[in-house]
Amino acid sequence: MPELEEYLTIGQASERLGLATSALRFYEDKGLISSLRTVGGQRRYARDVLRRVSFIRAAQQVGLPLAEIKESLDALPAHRAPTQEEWQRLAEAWRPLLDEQIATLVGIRDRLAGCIGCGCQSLDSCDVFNPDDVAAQQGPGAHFLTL
Amino acid sequence: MPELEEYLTIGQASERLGLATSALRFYEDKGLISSLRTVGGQRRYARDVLRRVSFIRAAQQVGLPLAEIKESLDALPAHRAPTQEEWQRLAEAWRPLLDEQIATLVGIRDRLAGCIGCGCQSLDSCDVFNPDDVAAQQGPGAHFLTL
DNA sequence: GTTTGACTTAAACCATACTTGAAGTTCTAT
DNA sequence: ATAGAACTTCAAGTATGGTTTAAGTCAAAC
Repeated sequence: MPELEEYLTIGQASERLGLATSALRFYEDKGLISSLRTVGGQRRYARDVLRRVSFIRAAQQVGLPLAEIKESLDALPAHRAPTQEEWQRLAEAWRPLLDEQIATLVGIRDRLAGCIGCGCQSLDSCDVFNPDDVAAQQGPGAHFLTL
Repeated sequence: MPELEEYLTIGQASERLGLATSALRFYEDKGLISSLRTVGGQRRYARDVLRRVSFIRAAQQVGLPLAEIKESLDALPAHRAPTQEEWQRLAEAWRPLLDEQIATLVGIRDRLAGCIGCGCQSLDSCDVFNPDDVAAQQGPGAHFLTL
Protein backbone atom coordinates (compact mmCIF):
# COMPACT_ATOMS: atom_id res chain seq x y z
CA MET A 1 0.00 0.00 0.00
CA PRO A 2 1.24 3.45 -0.91
CA GLU A 3 1.54 4.68 2.62
CA LEU A 4 4.69 6.53 1.73
CA GLU A 5 2.94 8.63 -0.85
CA GLU A 6 -0.11 9.20 1.26
CA TYR A 7 1.51 11.54 3.72
CA LEU A 8 4.12 14.25 3.53
CA THR A 9 6.89 15.06 5.96
CA ILE A 10 7.22 18.70 6.88
CA GLY A 11 10.27 18.94 4.63
CA GLN A 12 8.39 17.57 1.66
CA ALA A 13 5.46 19.89 2.21
CA SER A 14 7.87 22.77 2.65
CA GLU A 15 9.61 22.03 -0.61
CA ARG A 16 6.46 21.59 -2.61
CA LEU A 17 4.93 24.75 -1.26
CA GLY A 18 8.06 26.86 -1.46
CA LEU A 19 7.61 27.77 2.17
CA ALA A 20 9.94 27.39 5.16
CA THR A 21 9.27 24.54 7.57
CA SER A 22 9.14 27.12 10.32
CA ALA A 23 6.21 28.74 8.58
CA LEU A 24 4.33 25.45 8.46
CA ARG A 25 4.92 24.89 12.17
CA PHE A 26 3.84 28.44 12.78
CA TYR A 27 0.60 27.90 10.85
CA GLU A 28 -0.01 24.75 12.81
CA ASP A 29 0.59 26.58 16.10
CA LYS A 30 -1.97 29.10 15.01
CA GLY A 31 -4.44 26.39 14.15
CA LEU A 32 -4.51 27.00 10.40
CA ILE A 33 -3.35 23.52 9.49
CA SER A 34 -3.04 20.23 11.33
CA SER A 35 -0.95 17.09 11.15
CA LEU A 36 -0.78 13.49 12.23
CA ARG A 37 2.22 12.32 14.19
CA THR A 38 4.47 9.32 13.79
CA VAL A 39 5.15 7.14 16.81
CA GLY A 40 8.31 9.13 17.26
CA GLY A 41 6.43 12.43 17.27
CA GLN A 42 7.22 13.73 13.80
CA ARG A 43 4.59 15.47 11.73
CA ARG A 44 2.95 13.82 8.77
CA TYR A 45 0.71 15.94 6.61
CA ALA A 46 -2.25 14.64 4.67
CA ARG A 47 -2.05 15.79 1.06
CA ASP A 48 -4.84 18.28 1.43
CA VAL A 49 -2.49 20.41 3.49
CA LEU A 50 -1.10 21.56 0.15
CA ARG A 51 -4.44 22.94 -0.87
CA ARG A 52 -5.01 24.46 2.54
CA VAL A 53 -1.69 26.25 2.52
CA SER A 54 -2.20 27.42 -1.03
CA PHE A 55 -5.52 28.81 0.06
CA ILE A 56 -3.81 30.57 2.96
CA ARG A 57 -1.21 32.15 0.68
CA ALA A 58 -3.81 33.27 -1.81
CA ALA A 59 -5.88 34.76 1.00
CA GLN A 60 -2.83 36.65 2.25
CA GLN A 61 -2.41 38.17 -1.18
CA VAL A 62 -5.94 39.37 -0.95
CA GLY A 63 -4.90 41.14 2.24
CA LEU A 64 -6.47 38.93 4.89
CA PRO A 65 -4.66 38.48 8.20
CA LEU A 66 -4.03 34.93 9.40
CA ALA A 67 -6.61 35.27 12.16
CA GLU A 68 -9.35 35.84 9.63
CA ILE A 69 -8.08 33.15 7.33
CA LYS A 70 -8.26 30.78 10.26
CA GLU A 71 -11.87 31.69 10.82
CA SER A 72 -12.62 30.82 7.23
CA LEU A 73 -10.75 27.55 7.45
CA ASP A 74 -12.54 26.66 10.65
CA ALA A 75 -15.63 26.21 8.52
CA LEU A 76 -13.96 23.23 6.88
CA PRO A 77 -14.24 19.70 8.30
CA ALA A 78 -11.45 18.91 10.73
CA HIS A 79 -10.91 15.25 10.02
CA ARG A 80 -11.59 14.67 6.37
CA ALA A 81 -10.50 16.38 3.20
CA PRO A 82 -12.96 19.12 2.29
CA THR A 83 -15.17 18.61 -0.70
CA GLN A 84 -15.04 20.83 -3.71
CA GLU A 85 -18.20 22.59 -2.63
CA GLU A 86 -16.72 23.35 0.74
CA TRP A 87 -13.67 24.96 -0.85
CA GLN A 88 -15.84 26.91 -3.20
CA ARG A 89 -17.96 28.35 -0.45
CA LEU A 90 -14.83 29.72 1.16
CA ALA A 91 -13.56 31.07 -2.12
CA GLU A 92 -16.82 32.83 -2.87
CA ALA A 93 -16.59 34.69 0.40
CA TRP A 94 -13.53 36.48 -0.93
CA ARG A 95 -15.12 37.74 -4.07
CA PRO A 96 -16.29 41.06 -2.63
CA LEU A 97 -12.93 41.63 -1.00
CA LEU A 98 -11.07 40.81 -4.14
CA ASP A 99 -13.31 43.03 -6.20
CA GLU A 100 -12.91 45.86 -3.76
CA GLN A 101 -9.16 45.59 -3.65
CA ILE A 102 -8.88 45.40 -7.40
CA ALA A 103 -11.13 48.44 -7.69
CA THR A 104 -8.93 50.35 -5.27
CA LEU A 105 -5.78 49.58 -7.20
CA VAL A 106 -7.35 50.23 -10.57
CA GLY A 107 -8.61 53.49 -9.16
CA ILE A 108 -5.13 54.50 -8.13
CA ARG A 109 -3.78 53.48 -11.50
CA ASP A 110 -6.40 55.35 -13.46
CA ARG A 111 -6.14 58.50 -11.44
CA LEU A 112 -2.42 58.22 -11.89
CA ALA A 113 -2.88 58.01 -15.63
CA GLY A 114 -5.28 60.93 -15.43
CA CYS A 115 -2.81 63.08 -13.57
CA ILE A 116 -0.07 62.23 -15.96
CA GLY A 117 -2.17 62.60 -19.05
CA CYS A 118 -4.16 65.71 -18.63
CA GLY A 119 -1.71 68.48 -17.95
CA CYS A 120 -1.10 71.00 -15.29
CA GLN A 121 -4.11 71.49 -13.11
CA SER A 122 -5.62 68.06 -12.69
CA LEU A 123 -3.11 67.34 -10.00
CA ASP A 124 -4.95 69.67 -7.66
CA SER A 125 -8.19 67.78 -8.02
CA CYS A 126 -6.70 64.32 -8.03
CA ASP A 127 -7.84 61.91 -5.36
CA VAL A 128 -4.57 60.08 -5.28
CA PHE A 129 -2.57 63.09 -4.34
CA ASN A 130 -5.21 65.03 -2.50
CA PRO A 131 -7.34 62.58 -0.56
CA ASP A 132 -7.35 65.16 2.21
CA ASP A 133 -10.61 65.18 4.17
CA VAL A 134 -11.70 62.09 2.25
CA ALA A 135 -9.92 59.58 4.41
CA ALA A 136 -11.18 61.28 7.52
CA GLN A 137 -14.69 59.97 6.88
CA GLN A 138 -13.72 56.40 7.56
CA GLY A 139 -12.56 55.26 10.97
CA PRO A 140 -8.89 55.43 11.85
CA GLY A 141 -6.84 52.64 10.42
CA ALA A 142 -9.24 50.48 8.49
CA HIS A 143 -9.74 51.38 4.83
CA PHE A 144 -9.82 48.22 2.76
CA LEU A 145 -7.04 46.22 4.30
CA THR A 146 -8.52 45.84 7.75
CA LEU A 147 -11.86 44.51 6.61
CA MET B 1 -1.05 88.07 5.88
CA PRO B 2 -2.56 84.60 5.91
CA GLU B 3 0.11 83.08 8.03
CA LEU B 4 -2.48 81.09 9.88
CA GLU B 5 -3.65 79.35 6.76
CA GLU B 6 -0.21 78.81 5.38
CA TYR B 7 0.84 76.16 7.85
CA LEU B 8 -0.88 73.30 9.60
CA THR B 9 -0.49 72.13 13.17
CA ILE B 10 -0.05 68.42 13.61
CA GLY B 11 -3.63 68.18 14.81
CA GLN B 12 -4.95 69.90 11.71
CA ALA B 13 -2.90 67.72 9.41
CA SER B 14 -4.01 64.66 11.35
CA GLU B 15 -7.65 65.56 11.02
CA ARG B 16 -7.49 66.37 7.34
CA LEU B 17 -5.61 63.21 6.55
CA GLY B 18 -7.62 60.92 8.81
CA LEU B 19 -4.41 59.75 10.37
CA ALA B 20 -3.27 59.75 14.01
CA THR B 21 -0.83 62.45 15.09
CA SER B 22 1.44 59.67 16.32
CA ALA B 23 1.65 58.38 12.76
CA LEU B 24 2.70 61.79 11.48
CA ARG B 25 5.43 62.02 14.12
CA PHE B 26 6.47 58.51 13.23
CA TYR B 27 6.73 59.41 9.55
CA GLU B 28 8.78 62.43 10.45
CA ASP B 29 11.10 60.33 12.62
CA LYS B 30 11.57 58.05 9.66
CA GLY B 31 12.35 60.97 7.39
CA LEU B 32 9.28 60.64 5.18
CA ILE B 33 7.98 64.09 5.96
CA SER B 34 9.43 67.21 7.56
CA SER B 35 8.18 70.20 9.47
CA LEU B 36 9.08 73.68 10.57
CA ARG B 37 9.00 74.50 14.24
CA THR B 38 7.48 77.38 16.14
CA VAL B 39 9.63 79.27 18.62
CA GLY B 40 8.12 77.05 21.28
CA GLY B 41 9.13 73.90 19.42
CA GLN B 42 5.79 72.82 18.00
CA ARG B 43 5.55 71.41 14.50
CA ARG B 44 4.09 73.38 11.64
CA TYR B 45 3.54 71.59 8.38
CA ALA B 46 3.66 73.23 4.99
CA ARG B 47 0.56 72.36 3.03
CA ASP B 48 2.36 70.03 0.69
CA VAL B 49 2.65 67.59 3.58
CA LEU B 50 -0.91 66.63 2.72
CA ARG B 51 0.10 65.54 -0.72
CA ARG B 52 3.18 63.80 0.58
CA VAL B 53 1.24 61.81 3.13
CA SER B 54 -1.43 60.96 0.58
CA PHE B 55 1.31 59.70 -1.65
CA ILE B 56 2.65 57.60 1.21
CA ARG B 57 -0.75 56.07 1.91
CA ALA B 58 -1.35 55.30 -1.73
CA ALA B 59 2.09 53.71 -1.99
CA GLN B 60 1.32 51.57 1.03
CA GLN B 61 -1.79 50.30 -0.69
CA VAL B 62 0.38 49.29 -3.58
CA GLY B 63 2.36 47.23 -1.09
CA LEU B 64 5.49 49.30 -0.70
CA PRO B 65 7.20 49.38 2.71
CA LEU B 66 7.94 52.78 4.24
CA ALA B 67 11.67 52.39 3.65
CA GLU B 68 11.13 52.19 -0.08
CA ILE B 69 8.60 54.96 -0.06
CA LYS B 70 11.17 57.10 1.67
CA GLU B 71 13.67 56.39 -1.08
CA SER B 72 11.16 57.58 -3.64
CA LEU B 73 10.38 60.69 -1.66
CA ASP B 74 14.06 61.43 -1.25
CA ALA B 75 14.08 62.23 -4.95
CA LEU B 76 11.87 65.22 -4.24
CA PRO B 77 13.32 68.64 -3.33
CA ALA B 78 13.75 69.06 0.40
CA HIS B 79 12.98 72.72 0.78
CA ARG B 80 10.39 73.62 -1.76
CA ALA B 81 7.10 72.11 -2.80
CA PRO B 82 7.64 69.59 -5.59
CA THR B 83 6.45 70.46 -9.04
CA GLN B 84 3.81 68.49 -10.82
CA GLU B 85 6.43 66.83 -12.98
CA GLU B 86 8.35 65.71 -9.96
CA TRP B 87 5.30 64.05 -8.48
CA GLN B 88 4.51 62.43 -11.76
CA ARG B 89 7.91 60.91 -12.12
CA LEU B 90 7.45 59.23 -8.78
CA ALA B 91 3.99 58.05 -9.66
CA GLU B 92 5.13 56.59 -12.95
CA ALA B 93 7.60 54.41 -11.12
CA TRP B 94 4.69 52.57 -9.56
CA ARG B 95 2.99 51.69 -12.76
CA PRO B 96 4.69 48.32 -13.22
CA LEU B 97 4.08 47.42 -9.60
CA LEU B 98 0.47 48.42 -9.77
CA ASP B 99 -0.04 46.53 -12.99
CA GLU B 100 1.59 43.47 -11.53
CA GLN B 101 -0.42 43.54 -8.39
CA ILE B 102 -3.65 44.06 -10.24
CA ALA B 103 -2.78 41.19 -12.55
CA THR B 104 -2.14 38.92 -9.58
CA LEU B 105 -5.47 39.72 -7.99
CA VAL B 106 -7.39 39.49 -11.23
CA GLY B 107 -5.70 36.16 -11.79
CA ILE B 108 -6.87 34.89 -8.45
CA ARG B 109 -10.35 36.18 -9.12
CA ASP B 110 -10.60 34.63 -12.53
CA ARG B 111 -9.30 31.28 -11.45
CA LEU B 112 -11.74 31.47 -8.62
CA ALA B 113 -14.56 32.09 -11.05
CA GLY B 114 -13.26 29.23 -13.16
CA CYS B 115 -13.29 26.84 -10.25
CA ILE B 116 -16.74 27.87 -9.24
CA GLY B 117 -18.13 27.91 -12.73
CA CYS B 118 -16.89 24.85 -14.42
CA GLY B 119 -17.90 21.97 -12.24
CA CYS B 120 -16.24 19.16 -10.45
CA GLN B 121 -12.79 18.50 -11.77
CA SER B 122 -11.33 21.91 -12.51
CA LEU B 123 -10.44 22.23 -8.87
CA ASP B 124 -7.65 19.75 -9.31
CA SER B 125 -6.02 21.76 -12.04
CA CYS B 126 -6.62 25.15 -10.50
CA ASP B 127 -3.61 27.30 -9.74
CA VAL B 128 -5.30 29.00 -6.85
CA PHE B 129 -5.82 25.81 -4.92
CA ASN B 130 -2.92 23.82 -6.23
CA PRO B 131 0.04 26.13 -6.70
CA ASP B 132 2.15 23.34 -5.31
CA ASP B 133 5.60 23.20 -6.88
CA VAL B 134 4.83 26.48 -8.62
CA ALA B 135 5.71 28.73 -5.72
CA ALA B 136 8.91 26.81 -5.17
CA GLN B 137 10.42 28.34 -8.29
CA GLN B 138 10.60 31.79 -6.79
CA GLY B 139 12.77 32.52 -3.77
CA PRO B 140 11.34 32.06 -0.30
CA GLY B 141 9.15 34.91 0.83
CA ALA B 142 9.13 37.38 -2.01
CA HIS B 143 6.37 36.93 -4.61
CA PHE B 144 4.97 40.29 -5.55
CA LEU B 145 4.81 42.04 -2.22
CA THR B 146 8.50 42.07 -1.47
CA LEU B 147 9.55 43.67 -4.73
C1' DG C 1 24.27 -0.65 14.91
C1' DT C 2 25.83 3.60 13.73
C1' DT C 3 25.88 7.71 11.14
C1' DT C 4 23.67 11.50 9.01
C1' DG C 5 20.09 14.35 7.72
C1' DA C 6 15.60 15.52 8.94
C1' DC C 7 12.97 16.20 12.55
C1' DT C 8 11.27 17.91 17.59
C1' DT C 9 10.14 21.85 21.17
C1' DA C 10 10.40 26.19 23.48
C1' DA C 11 11.86 30.47 23.81
C1' DA C 12 14.06 34.22 21.91
C1' DC C 13 14.62 37.18 18.27
C1' DC C 14 13.51 40.17 14.02
C1' DA C 15 11.20 43.68 11.10
C1' DT C 16 7.41 46.61 10.06
C1' DA C 17 4.26 50.02 11.39
C1' DC C 18 2.56 52.16 14.58
C1' DT C 19 0.25 53.38 19.51
C1' DT C 20 0.52 54.38 24.31
C1' DG C 21 2.09 56.51 28.48
C1' DA C 22 4.42 59.67 31.39
C1' DA C 23 5.89 63.97 32.44
C1' DG C 24 6.16 68.24 31.06
C1' DT C 25 5.54 72.66 27.74
C1' DT C 26 3.06 75.82 24.57
C1' DC C 27 -0.80 78.07 22.60
C1' DT C 28 -5.13 80.36 22.59
C1' DA C 29 -9.10 82.21 24.41
C1' DT C 30 -11.14 84.57 28.11
C1' DA D 1 -3.03 85.82 34.12
C1' DT D 2 -4.73 81.54 33.86
C1' DA D 3 -7.32 77.37 32.36
C1' DG D 4 -7.55 73.86 29.19
C1' DA D 5 -6.58 71.93 24.92
C1' DA D 6 -3.02 70.81 22.07
C1' DC D 7 1.45 70.15 21.79
C1' DT D 8 6.49 68.14 23.06
C1' DT D 9 9.97 63.98 23.74
C1' DC D 10 11.41 59.50 24.77
C1' DA D 11 10.80 54.91 25.97
C1' DA D 12 8.15 51.11 26.05
C1' DG D 13 4.38 48.42 24.33
C1' DT D 14 1.41 46.07 20.64
C1' DA D 15 0.27 43.25 16.64
C1' DT D 16 1.47 40.59 12.68
C1' DG D 17 4.09 37.11 10.55
C1' DG D 18 7.29 34.85 10.81
C1' DT D 19 12.84 33.09 11.60
C1' DT D 20 16.52 31.58 14.54
C1' DT D 21 18.78 29.05 18.06
C1' DA D 22 19.74 25.45 21.35
C1' DA D 23 19.57 21.04 22.79
C1' DG D 24 18.15 17.07 21.67
C1' DT D 25 15.40 12.90 19.10
C1' DC D 26 13.98 10.13 15.00
C1' DA D 27 14.39 7.72 10.62
C1' DA D 28 16.74 5.68 6.88
C1' DA D 29 20.67 4.17 4.58
C1' DC D 30 24.73 1.73 4.94
